[in-house]
Amino acid sequence: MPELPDVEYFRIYLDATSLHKTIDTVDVRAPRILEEVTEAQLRSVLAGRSFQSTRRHGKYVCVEIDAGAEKWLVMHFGMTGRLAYFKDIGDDPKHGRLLIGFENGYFLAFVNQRKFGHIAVAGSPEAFAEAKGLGPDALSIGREDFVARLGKRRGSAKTTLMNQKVLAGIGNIYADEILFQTGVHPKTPVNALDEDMRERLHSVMEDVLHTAIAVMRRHEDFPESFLIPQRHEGGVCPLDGTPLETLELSGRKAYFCPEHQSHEGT
DNA sequence: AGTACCACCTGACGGC
DNA sequence: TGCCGTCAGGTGGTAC
Repeated sequence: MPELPDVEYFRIYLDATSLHKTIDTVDVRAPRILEEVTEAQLRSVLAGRSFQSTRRHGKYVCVEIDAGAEKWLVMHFGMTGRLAYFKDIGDDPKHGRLLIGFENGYFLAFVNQRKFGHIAVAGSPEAFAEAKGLGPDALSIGREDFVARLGKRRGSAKTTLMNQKVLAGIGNIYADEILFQTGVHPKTPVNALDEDMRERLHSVMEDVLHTAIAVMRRHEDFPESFLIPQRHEGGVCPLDGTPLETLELSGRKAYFCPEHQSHEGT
């Protein structure tokens, strides 16, 4: 699930549930999700502290632990995941991999069925993004920077949009949506797109991400003009009902409209 | 630089 | 009902 809009929703959810509450307990149920931090270290970083604020960079949620302490909890959800805030420990969600207990008796769970997610501790969101080599966040990057970062890349439009080192936050679903709305075929090499088309990609990307955040990732709530509700076997182009086609790019499935997404991207 | 392929995990779903 | 292959919105490493 989690691409930028989903992760933004998790961030807002954490803000609404878990700020400014003293942390009592830290229960790591799947140690393999911890990245370069031990369970004991995580516990000592969190116990007795409280979450102060949140940030998001691409698909990562960063949570500030105490003000000005230069300690941030960083979460990535992999392909499956969410946060769950609940009161009774008997109601703990299935696949809760990290449970943080607060003094008010409530818990925040990092839910991650496939364990592809990660939990890390960093000095700051910027330091973490730098260490990971992440590009700028897809919702923060300006038009000129976006156009410049696409540069003269020869890779396909889709894999480039999904490359977290180019820009952070776009995954398989939203890459398909952005390319559909700009009329660009997923395999079009980036260096075949003229400047106008790159600028359009940027503005469509912003619109798509903002819309997705607004509908809180419920596919059925997307506008009918979007590809996403049709992104399944038998789906058709929302413009004129042309059956969608699929292709594989590095093992990821791309859905696209053969009528409205030309190779040239013009 | 770009792409393909595998690995990491778990569960849902369709076919037989 | 049960088994099996396939697929799922991510990322990192390797090999070419």
